[in-house]
Amino acid sequence: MKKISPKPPFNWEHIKGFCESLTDDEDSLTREMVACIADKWSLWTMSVIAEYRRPMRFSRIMENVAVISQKSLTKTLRGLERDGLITRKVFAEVPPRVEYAITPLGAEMLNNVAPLWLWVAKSVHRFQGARAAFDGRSV
Amino acid sequence: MKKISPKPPFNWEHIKGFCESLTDDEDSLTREMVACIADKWSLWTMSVIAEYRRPMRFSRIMENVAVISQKSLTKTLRGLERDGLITRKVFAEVPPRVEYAITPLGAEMLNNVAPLWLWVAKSVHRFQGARAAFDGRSV
DNA sequence: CCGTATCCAAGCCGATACTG
DNA sequence: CAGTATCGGCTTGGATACGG
Repeated sequence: MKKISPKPPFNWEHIKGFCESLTDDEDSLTREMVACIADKWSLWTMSVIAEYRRPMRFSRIMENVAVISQKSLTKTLRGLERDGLITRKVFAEVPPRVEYAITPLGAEMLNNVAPLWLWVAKSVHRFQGARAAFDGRSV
Repeated sequence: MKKISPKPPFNWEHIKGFCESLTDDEDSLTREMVACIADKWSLWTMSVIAEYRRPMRFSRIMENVAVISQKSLTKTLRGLERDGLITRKVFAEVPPRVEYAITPLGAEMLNNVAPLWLWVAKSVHRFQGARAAFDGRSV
């Protein structure tokens, strides 16, 4: 696969061309993985695990992902494990112990999301302004 | 073995620091805008309008965003307009005409999403592999 | 042509209770 | 400790009908 310039200009035509070379299945999975990024809990959970820098137990993750419910955390973790973004290791002990860790693929994903997130965060005032203008119009 | 980006401009710690300088409102809006990226229709609709390169009518957008329903398209367009990503211009004609166009902010957003999307698309086989391995384990 | 209004089915998510 | 099972409220999105 050809290398692309690491800086702009990334343009939409380029990516579109590449995506059209994917099969329907591949394209579908691509969308699904992008959707995962905006999932309510997935990215947050991943970053918590990644920052911990060592295997992290279920209960400790739960403490750090604010108000997530046990059910949602379980579901989120299973999804991340399935997609190879984290690992899950069960220890046959009493009481049970389960440890989660970020994978290289997961870390790579975080690194690829970071610039976008940063851009959005830095643009937040423009979005606020747009909303204020929009809401103001209908008064 | 694929090489991992040698942590150029961005790392997760950096973004985290920046985000913590945001107010709760700003942080909340940031998350909302990131979520918009993974919305089922938003990004697709934006790219269709952006590629058209000139004002685009409602019905033409609908033709190009595959099987979207009228209701969902209306809702998506309103959201994008509210956030300043597209413009909406109504012409007082019979029959009515409404034209949509991408804004500079919207174009910027597409350019910032492109690298991430491309990375996901190029990594799609690794995700497929992870899923195959995961599903295979439970057989 | 470009919507809005209404109904309905599916799915998410939290709360709670229970298990190995 | 780390889940699973179940229920119920809430949101989402398609289908349809209708309005300006």
